Amino acid sequence: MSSDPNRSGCLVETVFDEVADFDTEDIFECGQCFRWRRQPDGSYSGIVEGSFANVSYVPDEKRDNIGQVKIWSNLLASDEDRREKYWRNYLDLDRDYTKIKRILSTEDYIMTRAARIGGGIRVLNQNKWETLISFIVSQNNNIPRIQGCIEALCREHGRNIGSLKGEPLYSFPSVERLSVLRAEDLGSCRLGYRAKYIADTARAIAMDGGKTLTAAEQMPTDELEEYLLSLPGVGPKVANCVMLFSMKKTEVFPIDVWMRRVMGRVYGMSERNMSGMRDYAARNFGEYGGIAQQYLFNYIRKLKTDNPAAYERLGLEEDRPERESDARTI
DNA sequence: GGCCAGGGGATTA
DNA sequence: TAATCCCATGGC
Repeated sequence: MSSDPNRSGCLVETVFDEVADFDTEDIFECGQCFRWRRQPDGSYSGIVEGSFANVSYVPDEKRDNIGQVKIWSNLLASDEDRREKYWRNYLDLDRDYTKIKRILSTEDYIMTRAARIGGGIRVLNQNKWETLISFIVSQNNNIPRIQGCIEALCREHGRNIGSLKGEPLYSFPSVERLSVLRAEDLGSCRLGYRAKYIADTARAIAMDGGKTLTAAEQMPTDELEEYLLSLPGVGPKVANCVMLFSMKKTEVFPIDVWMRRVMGRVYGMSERNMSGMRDYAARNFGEYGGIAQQYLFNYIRKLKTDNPAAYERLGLEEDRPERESDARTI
């Protein structure tokens, strides 16, 4: 046990050794979560299940792509077994990403590059309710503003769970709380037309008693998707993100503006041909469609900011290696 | 299936 | 100052 006055409450350390394919920036900045913030030391702090947490990664100096994951949190502070199990699942540590990257990169030079650039991405297993509401907020919206809306939701309707460096911390609001609100009550969160979706979806989840969310992992993907699509403000994109980022449905392939650009430029598809993109993903990425999507999403966004010229060349003849196998040395 | 409003704010022209 | 863009959906 250790107590740090700069952090919230009594924090406990959880350590995982020998972790490969792990990078905090790749994980927390790839758009799958909205409440983690980079700290000056490169670690990330956030609120998980109503508890403060800080995650850092210490690379092994002698070995490539191996390191130690360290978590400081007061979540499940008194139960080491459950705590370790929780974080192992949350950070998806039991999945072999080295193997997945190898499978995905075969005969696909863009995926090879993407998996190299975002090699430390792990698909988190987040709280289902929070992920559902967060991705309704995300629709037709940009990441900084999504984060602002979610923080406002937590500030106005979550629980105060202490403070960090003088800043109060808040849990994500419960189903019970949001389900009794009307769209007008969410005005201060600047959700725009999404406020009504959130109030109505919260009511629908409360009516269901959260039963479907609880059973989600055990449900067939099709059946689960059908339920999610029945919720107000949830279309195919939001449903797929919720299934991927909180329900272990790694085969789903969320298609957004950026994915359409990738599929258009690299795989030569019409940017309107959504079903064609889904078919392509199912055929070529199979059970890892969602992980492939994360590599591609991360890659194209990074490329556009870091190397606009390369972004413009993407998919053109001059951009392609002469043989697919050459891609592996890029 | 195509079209377009829904909010709001940041960025670009 | 105006136009455009943003991890879309719902309704027509």
